[in-house]
Amino acid sequence: MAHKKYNIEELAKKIGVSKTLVSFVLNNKADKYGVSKATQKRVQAAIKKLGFQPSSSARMLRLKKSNLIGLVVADISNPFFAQIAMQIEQHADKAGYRIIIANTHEDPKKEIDLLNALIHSQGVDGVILTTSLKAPNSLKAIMPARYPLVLLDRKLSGIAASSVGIDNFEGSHEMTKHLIESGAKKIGLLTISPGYISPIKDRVNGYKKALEDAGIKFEPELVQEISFSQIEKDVFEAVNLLYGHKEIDALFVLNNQIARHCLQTFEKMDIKIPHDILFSSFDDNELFSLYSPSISAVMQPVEKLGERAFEELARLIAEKDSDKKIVHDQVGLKPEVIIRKSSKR
Amino acid sequence: MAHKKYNIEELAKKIGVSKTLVSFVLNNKADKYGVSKATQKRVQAAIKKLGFQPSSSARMLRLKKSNLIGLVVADISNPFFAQIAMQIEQHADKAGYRIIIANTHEDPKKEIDLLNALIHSQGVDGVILTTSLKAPNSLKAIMPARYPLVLLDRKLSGIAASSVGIDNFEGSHEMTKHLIESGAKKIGLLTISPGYISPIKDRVNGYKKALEDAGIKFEPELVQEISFSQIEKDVFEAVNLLYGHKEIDALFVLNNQIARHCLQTFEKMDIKIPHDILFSSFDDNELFSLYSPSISAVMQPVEKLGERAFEELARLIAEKDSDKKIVHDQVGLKPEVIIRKSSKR
DNA sequence: ATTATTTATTAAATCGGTTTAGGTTTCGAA
DNA sequence: TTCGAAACCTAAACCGATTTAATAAATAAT
Repeated sequence: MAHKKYNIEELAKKIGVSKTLVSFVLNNKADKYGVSKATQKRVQAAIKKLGFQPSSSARMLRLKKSNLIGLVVADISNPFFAQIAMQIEQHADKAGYRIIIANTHEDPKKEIDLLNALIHSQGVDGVILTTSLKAPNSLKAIMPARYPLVLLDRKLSGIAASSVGIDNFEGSHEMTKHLIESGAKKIGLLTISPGYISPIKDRVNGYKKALEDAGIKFEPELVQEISFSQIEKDVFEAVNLLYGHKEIDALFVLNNQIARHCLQTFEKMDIKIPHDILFSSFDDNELFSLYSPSISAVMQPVEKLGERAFEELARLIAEKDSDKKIVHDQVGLKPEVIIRKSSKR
Repeated sequence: MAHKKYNIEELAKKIGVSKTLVSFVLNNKADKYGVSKATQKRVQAAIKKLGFQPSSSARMLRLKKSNLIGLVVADISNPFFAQIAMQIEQHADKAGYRIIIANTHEDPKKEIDLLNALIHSQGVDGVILTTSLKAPNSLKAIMPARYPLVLLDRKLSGIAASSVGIDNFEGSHEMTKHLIESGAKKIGLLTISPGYISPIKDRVNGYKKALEDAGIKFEPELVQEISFSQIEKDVFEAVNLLYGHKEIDALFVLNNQIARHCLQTFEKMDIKIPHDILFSSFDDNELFSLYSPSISAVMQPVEKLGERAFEELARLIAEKDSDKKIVHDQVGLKPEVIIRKSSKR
């Protein structure tokens, strides 16, 4: 049966000591304040026996420390974020932190409102954020000085924050290079709007650079921007245009979801497009490996991304209350370019 | 630039009223306590201008209400849970709640520890739980009376809680029936351990019932249990056994992950198994539709699951402090059985 | 024997809100 | 005028922890 819920005062009375003393024991300060070993034992025993759990709201209020971390992403149902979330939670749990999640749905206003509430009302000790902002102004307006912030996946310049992500330029550059080396001359590119977020910009630049390296002229019409809100329609139109009219011989799409819709479009159009062109995607999917022709992909190291993001945030939190100068790291992990050869080619 | 962070007292002083009055305005009790319209306006203006955010820890402490909900699942990176989490967050956000996520990794001890901390220390107002427990004892030991608890996906008898999930028996029964009607005589079944969780039991029972209905004798050797910890190895062995030795003509697997590993095993074995048997899975995947031969699946209505789970929890929270007798609903939504015919058959 | 010091413990202030009980003003009625 | 009732506002208690400052008892020093 469930215990009655004691607070520290009742607990202390039960043992016959002051709540101060219980608090000392609870926070491993018993020795520091010279509590006798015998009393410590007595208190420990009672805490254990009655299953006493100190109220975190009371501690938060007093200590101005919540042991809560905000994880603010566009959409937690996206497997990329879900996997990272799981890693972050795992590491945070070990360090005694809990995670509050929030979805922005790529809405900048919602993002700011959420951050404002998390930071100033909930009092989370730090935030890991995948921003959908274009400019840092509104963020800066709500960020306290020295506030621990880690930008995940997407960078934002002009704000005091660490960032953890992959080298998107590099990944895109390598993949494009691979396509070229495989014989592609006209490579279609499907990007996502908003196009201002840093990974997309970097990926587009990697693509351009690879073309340039190979002496292939960049053709703007081969780049099509897909809008999140009408992904299905946009992909259908873009695929038709690129394959039907522009006669591309390779297609590189800049994210998971677009890749999926492309495959579905191929299926729907019932044409053997995938057998005729090289198809590659940013973000891998376990099921990609089973396709024929196989799909090459730039894979992000999600475990490491989550781990590094938490580590970095934990460091910023620890340094916040010291008088050290805060150093913000920009972590760029290496993506893995997975080349899959179709057995049917 | 960031504002100085005011508390209610400083805010009140700035305006020239008492903090009581600010609190009244803040909580829409100004009229109730007869605060003049003029003063209300003045206070509202100051709150807005200075961007005042009341400390949630202070409110929590005083009100014993956190506006926090615990979402405790086995693994948030599992797309099934991630999608539900996103739905829950969306509805919770509208209602002014935040979500704390925690992963149990199917570990019953971890589950109890987490729940204990969330309920008694963090003070979450309610919990949505996917339990990995076999028996309710340890849960009952930590649950306060009338505590708002919603069991998601997996039921647990003997505990005062609502549950939200699908009718697993029905889904499994229908899918098995479909396989039989498509001509299958020997249907292999891959289940997951631990096999005591309710959806798995129900699905196995649905399978058995469909066989019985069709007058097919149930053969225990056709049912293989896959262990989470060695999923790859187990699936490989099971597929070899069932297809190689038992000569099954259809395979029904009871979850997403197992389905994926099956497909990978088929690929690895480089045999055309999928073309020769009927393959079906519990839980759908967008990419399944693109396979040939196509994969049939029992799809769970994740949006509705998330919505109903939150609704139900919100109801329990609201009724907790009333003197109503608490009624626990057992919600069983209808799964959708998606039959895909392979064009190659 | 008395004072100084150490050892062990606790009362009370504090964090920032909400709420209760009470205190002023103002105004109309007696 | 003077009393009573609205109308409007506020002091102070409270929630449950942590921490500072103080006290009491035991021991050591003079």
